[in-house]
Amino acid sequence: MSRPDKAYPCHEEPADHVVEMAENRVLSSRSQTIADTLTRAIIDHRLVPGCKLGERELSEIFNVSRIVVRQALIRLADDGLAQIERNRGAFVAKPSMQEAMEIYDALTLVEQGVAAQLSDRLGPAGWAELRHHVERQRQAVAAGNHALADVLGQEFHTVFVRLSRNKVMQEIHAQLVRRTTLLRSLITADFDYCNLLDDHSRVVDLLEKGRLKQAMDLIDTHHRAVVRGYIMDREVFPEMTPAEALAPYLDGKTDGATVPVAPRKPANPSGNGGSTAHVHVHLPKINRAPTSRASTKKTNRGLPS
Amino acid sequence: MSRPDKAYPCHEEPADHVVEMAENRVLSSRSQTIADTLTRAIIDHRLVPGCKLGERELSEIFNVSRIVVRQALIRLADDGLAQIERNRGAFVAKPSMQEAMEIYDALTLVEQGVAAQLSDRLGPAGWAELRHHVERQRQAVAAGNHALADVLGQEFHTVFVRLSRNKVMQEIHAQLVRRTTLLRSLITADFDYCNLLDDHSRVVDLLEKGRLKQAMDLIDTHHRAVVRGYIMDREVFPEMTPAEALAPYLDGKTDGATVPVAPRKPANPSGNGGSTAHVHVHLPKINRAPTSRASTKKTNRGLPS
DNA sequence: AAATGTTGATTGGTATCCAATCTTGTGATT
DNA sequence: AATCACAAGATTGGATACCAATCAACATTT
Repeated sequence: MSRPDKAYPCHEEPADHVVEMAENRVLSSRSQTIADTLTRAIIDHRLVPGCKLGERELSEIFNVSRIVVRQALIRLADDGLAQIERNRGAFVAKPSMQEAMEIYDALTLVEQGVAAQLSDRLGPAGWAELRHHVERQRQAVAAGNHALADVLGQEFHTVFVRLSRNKVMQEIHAQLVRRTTLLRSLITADFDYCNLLDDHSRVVDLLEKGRLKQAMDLIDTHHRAVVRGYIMDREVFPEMTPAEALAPYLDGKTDGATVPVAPRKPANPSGNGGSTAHVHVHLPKINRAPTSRASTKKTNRGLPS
Repeated sequence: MSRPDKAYPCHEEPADHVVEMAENRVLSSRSQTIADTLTRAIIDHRLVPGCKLGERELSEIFNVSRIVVRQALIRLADDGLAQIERNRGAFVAKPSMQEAMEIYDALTLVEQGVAAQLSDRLGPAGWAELRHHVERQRQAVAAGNHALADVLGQEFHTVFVRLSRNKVMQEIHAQLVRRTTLLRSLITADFDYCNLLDDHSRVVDLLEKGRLKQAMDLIDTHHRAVVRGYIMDREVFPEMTPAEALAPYLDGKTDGATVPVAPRKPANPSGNGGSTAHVHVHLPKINRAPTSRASTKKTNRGLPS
């Protein structure tokens, strides 16, 4: 064992697989796929906070074994999107107001840091990309396309961070964004998009002029404005079973890598209209299918009022 | 069953378990414990990058089933400490130089953001705590206690982030610190501690005076100085089997005498010239003497955990 | 009616088995 | 002899069945 050449099974390759790992923290297949699908469903607000994610139920939905589901749930919990209680099961996370503020503070913090780095390092092409993005959102707002404006408003922050050219940071930021998206299931978003859009534009202006401190203050107030529009005391009621909520993502083959951002189902056989590309939870009331075998029993978990 | 209040299982509890979750995102027991142990072993450099983490082998070491080990490995991979290749297995991550720089950049970014927030919000007690910590490290350096100085130098960053009072951010930062610790298995740390200590002190000074931009620049150059001292082309050879590496962390039995971290003789093989001199692992000060119980019970205070 | 067992359901975990894939070693071919 | 191809072994990913612990709801008793 003291031989340096064959001391112990040591996997070594120069830089090939390292690169591909840097691109994506990929690993297995199914548990990751299922975790991605559940993440998608959560940030699409089809699975609302507090909703129980039973292992058996999910394993039947996805047609996999319970163990694969559990591995996926572990991922979700590590991402802060689910919460696992010992011997009780997994639930979609229901962050407290305190945690919501921490998430937004972390987001503020990250974007302030990105701003600081960009103010030093970003080249003209980067500034142009930011301005272009702001312009696109402005046009969407002008056209009255609220949905698109909303998506672009989110995307601005992602583009902003991507310009740091740091995949590690992008992953951290993406995780925070997912958690903020989860928060929207619990809050009433009621703020002025034009104000936020102006903020984006002004941040770019300030940064390009080197007025870093002011830009960072604006980022802070920007996020504070978002949080201020939030009210956490809203009660959310799951209106669908997980099976129904996840149905749009299971087109035939579970092999499909990742469902696109807008789960548009052109040929959805079952009625279930109105599920396309919804960002907010205004799902139609669904008459409970009497076919669900255990729906009568497992459904009733205390939800007062 | 059409009652809206009992629509579907919705887990709800006011705020109790939320708090405990924020404090501790732990879930099961064994897979988390094993993931923690592996993490500990990796950041202690007992498991070096590239080392294979076979499921069967680990399951025998920990006396658990393979599935539990796999769940732990998934956690490690999500944390960036391991790398899973399909049908090939898990290995301790071997970050590329590119990724190393990204990790340090992310760390810089986070700490710059923290600095920005602290410069606005931190009270006198917070500044005092920072100064006290710097002073402790200064005394350690003066006393020639390099090991303690190193630990304190690490800890400064953790304390710094903790003052933001944001658990989400703390967790992100802790993860980044773990990954930087992993990097030390691949690099030769060869920098001047006094300089870094001065940096800490000056950052506190600048921040308290409101000179945010300068403080952030200093944070940047601070981390760049650390990275500059790094050389990634070193080859690391596992000198222990995972069983040997993990033995000190297993319950009860601690044959402390037989497992020092760097048992490899500095008998630098004269062959090999100097090109890719795979000098033996000159572990910096972290190599504390494996006093029996101290190493058994995870000394979570020593390094950010 | 309140307190207290009892039972069912769900999770955490183990063992065993199987399929797919990767590695390795041997053998045939040029 | 060197190289290529193929087969055997090993390892991972996953499925299934099973057991123990725990929690929740129900039923019983005082």
